[in-house]
Amino acid sequence: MTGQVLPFEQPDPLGSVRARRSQPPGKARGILQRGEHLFHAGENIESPHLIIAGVLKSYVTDENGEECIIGFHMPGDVVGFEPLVGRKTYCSTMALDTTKVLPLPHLGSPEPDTVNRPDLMTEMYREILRLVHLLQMDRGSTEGRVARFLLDYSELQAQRGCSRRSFVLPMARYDLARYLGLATETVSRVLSRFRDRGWLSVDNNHITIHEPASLLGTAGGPASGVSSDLQ
Amino acid sequence: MTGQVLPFEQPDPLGSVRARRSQPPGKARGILQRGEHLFHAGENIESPHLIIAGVLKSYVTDENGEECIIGFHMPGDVVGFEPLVGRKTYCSTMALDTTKVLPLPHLGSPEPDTVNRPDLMTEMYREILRLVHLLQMDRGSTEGRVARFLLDYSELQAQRGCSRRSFVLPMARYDLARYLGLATETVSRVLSRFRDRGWLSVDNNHITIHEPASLLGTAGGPASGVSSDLQ
DNA sequence: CGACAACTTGAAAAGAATCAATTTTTGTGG
DNA sequence: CCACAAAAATTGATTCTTTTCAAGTTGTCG
Repeated sequence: MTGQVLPFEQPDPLGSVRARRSQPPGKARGILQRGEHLFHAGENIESPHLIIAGVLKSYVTDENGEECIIGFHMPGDVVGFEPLVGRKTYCSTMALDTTKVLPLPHLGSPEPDTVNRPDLMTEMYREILRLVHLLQMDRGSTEGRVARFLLDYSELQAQRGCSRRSFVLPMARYDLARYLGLATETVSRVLSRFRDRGWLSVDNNHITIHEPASLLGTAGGPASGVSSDLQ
Repeated sequence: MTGQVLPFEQPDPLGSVRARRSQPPGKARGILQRGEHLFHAGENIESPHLIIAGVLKSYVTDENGEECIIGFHMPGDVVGFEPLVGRKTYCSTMALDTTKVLPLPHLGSPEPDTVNRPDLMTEMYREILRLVHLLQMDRGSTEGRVARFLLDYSELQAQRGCSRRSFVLPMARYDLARYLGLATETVSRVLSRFRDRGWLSVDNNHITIHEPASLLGTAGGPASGVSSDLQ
């Protein structure tokens, strides 16, 4: 368990960044390149991971081989709760960009490193809220889903001190579609429609919002109690 | 067990719920009648509750006043994790039938009453699995969703020692529709279609499955890793 | 028995997926 | 740095599914 066998699942109980290892693969240092997996579904993972930088997506694969994306994860999020309950992961988690993660100690540590240890139960609860929010989004209209997603993302950016109006989406249209339960063509069309109405500009993955109020109306009002609890 | 603590209406530390004082005596004993709420969204609840008997639904209400049902809860399930993380409930929970619940102690009890205290972290994780399963179901075809629901319910019945082939659905078509993200008419139609193909019989809420294999095919194969983890 | 609610069924309309073709972007090697 | 190939994104036309609207029918409970 605590043996140092596997590269990237290394528990690293103290959370000490063993970054100084000059091993070529960044995986051992908690660095993932775009397209690399942090977890594969069904895997036995060593510990939950806190995301330090970058973005990841979590997904399960349906019977047609299509991804059902259940979440995008940003810095501050925790992924991989399974060690807390003695389970294998139910989903795969892949970096959408160069990403840095930190394995979290999770078994009764005598000296809690409070700074780097978010309350894991609270994190699990946030995961529930996230899923409920997604579920609710899934029930709305197509335009509503896209609008809601953009507004949520915009809000996240703002919370990170970035612009609420102008940002770059880290995921491809395919990912967005798989997250929102739509066809990629539909996502593309809705974005074009929003653009044609003057609500936003689209330059590949760079979005600039011009009329948040219109998006808000389409999304069905301000973020619900569920989503506002997200942060 | 730990009978000292109180039924969730008793406390009312903020005086918010004082209104319904001399209400049904059953509620104070953890008994809910059909249509009664265990929680209301936004409420500060005292403790998680273990369901002893009956069925409940949890839902959030969207901007159109429609329910988005996020779960049906059966005996053995735990609802109301918010006290563990110091939050208010994000959803409402209503009994679909006469239901008995047991408030669970959740703050560091020195002498854990192990028998009646399921591991709450595990319960929260199960909630996550449930939601992911629902999300995945939401992405499938209409017939697939209904078929999957029936098979899941059938399996639950079997686990409780009841017939896997013949059972009574405790929820109305409306609830089913709100759970599956469909119009009630569509649920009705799909059931009729299944009946016409000879896959099952429908007598109001009494379902008898004749061809589980056909339903399985429509549902897109056996329950995924996610759902099979549910129990 | 009667009134109301729940459920079923039908026809029409709306919406998104699919199929198909371009266009744009990205990545690679010369 | 450019050219080319491959991948991603956009757009259009069509088809298919589900919702919506509108009756009916059945069931429940006083």
